Formats: sequence, C-alpha cells, structure tokens
Amino acid sequence: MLIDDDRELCQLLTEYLTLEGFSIIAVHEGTRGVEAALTGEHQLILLDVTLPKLNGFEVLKRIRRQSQIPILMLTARGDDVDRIIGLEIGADDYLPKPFNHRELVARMKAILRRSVTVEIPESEPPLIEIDDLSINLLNREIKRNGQLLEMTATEFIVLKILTQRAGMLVERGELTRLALGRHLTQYDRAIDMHVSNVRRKIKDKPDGSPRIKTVRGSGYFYITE
Amino acid sequence: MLIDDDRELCQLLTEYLTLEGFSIIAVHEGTRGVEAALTGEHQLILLDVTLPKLNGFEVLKRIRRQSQIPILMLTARGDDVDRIIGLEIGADDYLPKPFNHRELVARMKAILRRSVTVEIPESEPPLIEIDDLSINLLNREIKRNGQLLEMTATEFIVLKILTQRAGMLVERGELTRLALGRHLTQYDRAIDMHVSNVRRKIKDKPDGSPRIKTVRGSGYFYITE
DNA sequence: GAAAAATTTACAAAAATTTTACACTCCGTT
DNA sequence: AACGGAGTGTAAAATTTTTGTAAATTTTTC
Repeated sequence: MLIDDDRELCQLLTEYLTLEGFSIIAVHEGTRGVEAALTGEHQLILLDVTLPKLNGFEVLKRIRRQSQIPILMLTARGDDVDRIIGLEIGADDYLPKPFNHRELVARMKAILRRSVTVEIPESEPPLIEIDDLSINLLNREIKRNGQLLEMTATEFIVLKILTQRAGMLVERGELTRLALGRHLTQYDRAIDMHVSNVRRKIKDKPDGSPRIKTVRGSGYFYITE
Repeated sequence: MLIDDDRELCQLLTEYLTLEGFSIIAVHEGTRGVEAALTGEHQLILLDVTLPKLNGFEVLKRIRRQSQIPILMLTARGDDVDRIIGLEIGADDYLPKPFNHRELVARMKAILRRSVTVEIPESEPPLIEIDDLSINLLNREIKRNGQLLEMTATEFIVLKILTQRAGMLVERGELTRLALGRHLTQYDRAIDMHVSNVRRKIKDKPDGSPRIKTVRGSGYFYITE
C-alpha cells in the first residue's frame, strides 16, 4: 500500500510496481492510511513523509502502535534528522525522493525478504480470557467480570503481553521493547509506572491474591493457577 | 562470531553464550573480523562499534560489501547517531552496552529466526528436574516436590548452573563468572554466600544426603546418583 | 489550548548482594 | 600430637540495587 498525497506520483508508481508484479493500493491521506495499514491486508507500506494534516511520522507511529507491518518511508528532504526519526520510530527503511524506480523495487524486495519469516500472520485469538478478565484485542476493551475498565493504549498492551504469556516471566527489557517500542535504558522507570497503573486498575484476583508478580531483578509475570 | 577488542568481555560472553548453546569464536581486531566474517563459516556476527584502528562501522561496511550475514551491533551507551548509522549501513539489529546477557540471547535468536536458513540452538528445556527438585526456567520457579521455594535471581542461576551440570565440577571462578558476570577476585566470597544460601533453601535430599558438594580448592557440584 | 497520557523525578521501602568477621576443617609440617 | 596456614561455612552488618508509587513535568491528542 502506498500512502502519498501526490496523486500523479501515485499513478506512476502504481503502474510501474504493477508491472513489477506487485499489487498496489494507494491512499492519499494519513488517517485513511493508518486505517488501511491496520486491516492486515497489505504486506508492505510505502509511506510519504510530507503528507497534509497528519504527517508521515505521525502515521508511522500510529501504525507501529498496533502493527509491525514493514514500512518504507519516502521523504523529499534527505536530511538526516528525518531518517533518524523515521527509523527510530520504527520504519524498516527509507528512500529520499526523487528516487529511481528500480531502487525502490530493490528496497521493497529487500524488506519483504527480511520480513517473510517474521510476519507469520497467524491470527492471534481476538480475545484473551483469564481469571475474571477478558481482554478484547479487536476493540481493545478490558472487562473484569463484565465490567469495562478504562485503560490507556500502553496499559492495554502491557496487560496484553503479560496475559498472553501468563505464567511466563517477561523481562523488563523485553516488556519495554514490546510495549514502548524502545530499549530499556538505565533509570528508565516508565514500564514500572505502567505496570503499577495496570495493577491498580485491574485490582487483585477475586480471591484477593495479586495478579502480576514482580521477579526482582528480572521482570514481571501474570500469575496463573 | 564476536568481534570486540575487550578480551575480558569476550571471555565472559563466550562462556555465557556457550552455556546457551551457541558456539562462539572471538576476534579482537577489525580486519581479522572482516576476513573471518567472509569465510562463510559463521551464522551471526556480534560487532562492537568501538574497535581500535578499523572501527565497527567500517567493519560493517566491508562485510556488507560482500555478504548479507546477519550482524548485531554492540554500541557504546546509546547514542542515537551510532544506532542509526549502523542500521542504515546494514546492521540487522543493535544493542546498547551495557546489555543484559539474556537480552543479547533473545535478540540473537530473533535475528537467526529471521534468517531462515540457520538453525537456532534448540532452546534449553524449560524445566530441569532432578531428584525432588523442579526448576522452571520460564518463570524462574523452583519447587521441591511440588512446594514452591523462594529464591533470589542469583540463587536461581547458581542452582540452575549446578543442576544443569549435575555431577560435574563447576569451579568457583567459573561459577562466579557465569552467575555474577564478573571475574573472581581474591577475598571475593560472594559466590560462597550464594551457594550457602542455596543449600539452606533447597535443603538436603529426601534421604538426608547433601545435594551440593564442595571440592576444596576447586569448586562445587550437584551430587548425582 | 485544555485534557489525557506518558515519562521523569524523587524518595521511601524492600530486598538482594557483598563484605566482614570469626569459627571451623583439612592437611602438611614440626 | 600439636601447630599453622589456606580454604570454607555462615551469621551479621554494610552496602548497593531494585521497586512502588506520588508528584512533577513533558509530550501527545483532540
């Protein structure tokens, strides 16, 4: 999928890439791009940085919040800052405009080659149920025996990860990477806060025992049995 | 293959990674690293950024000129520029020093998983069972005939190492390196304390015989048979 | 520009680790 | 048999690390 507001470029690229054996869908607006990217119907996103309204980085971040789909950024300005921000936020590659069509294809193929084994789209079950919690991955709702709990996006993903791996230790570093999308650095206490908030919101189990255990020096895990 | 001029780190890592099922060869110099990387004998390169003479990026570039072998960069504490340049030139991942050994393994496995052709060292069985002890590596729980024992992270790893090598002598120095991640120095009694604590917590065998034997002047081992 | 969320800061509390200290053991020597 | 040094076990103290969370700050969202 191509996200770019330059319709002429979209047409040219679509034609060319179709010729190369890709099937392309173009959208010209950021929010629509995010939606489309999250449908899971696409294998690779080509994303222009300079979009009206919602800019490319914003789009990238929103997609990354929910999906690891490969993204190749297209940017007009070849300045390093852009590259850094893009890759840092989670783009797989970047290509400065104007670019050579063949180079684009080469890079797309490179990304796809890398992602083949990663993106095994085995659909995760849309609902995690554990104890009296139900965690709906589709609409991101969490209920404690039927009652809806308010969660922020990050708290949701933290709880999702911990429950998906219930009974298994998730190390702080890994949790940080999975939930916050960055490396854990010294003195970074963000993940602790999120866990703390999750604990406060989900409360203890019906029998009064805690749900999330801390393994000092390692990480956290959701207690089973 | 590990390319790093810090020999001490190389030794520690080699030991640890060997324990994890990898076979490691370390070189301490850039040009030799490039040569070795291009022999095609290795599946993954761990590459330090701050090498004398030929720096890590240069090594990376030279390797990439001829090979797509997976490369994980070890960067000095997280300066963004380094990270990005590394990825830009073609590293597969990076890990800022100082890093957690377990995290390194996780990332190595992730990279290897992506490069289909390589077989990942079969992850150690998640459960060690010996006598009436069961040691769960997933959630780091230790049970003595069903009953949960409280252990600190260090005590856990000490017991893990001793039981994994049950019947074999583990020297104090090696145990210190593996469990505490440092070299044993004169008057360092920490490992003795940990062994002592482990002994106290796991108690003797059901028949009243001790589980961990001291070999005076050498080390410890878990008694089998 | 206000509200919400995320992150950082700060600090007390808890827990883990290391160090210290001393008793004890092994073992070769006197 | 007594001596003495090196190595070991471990209690207790000292130190360091880690965690929980309130509050402040920054960033993001709408």
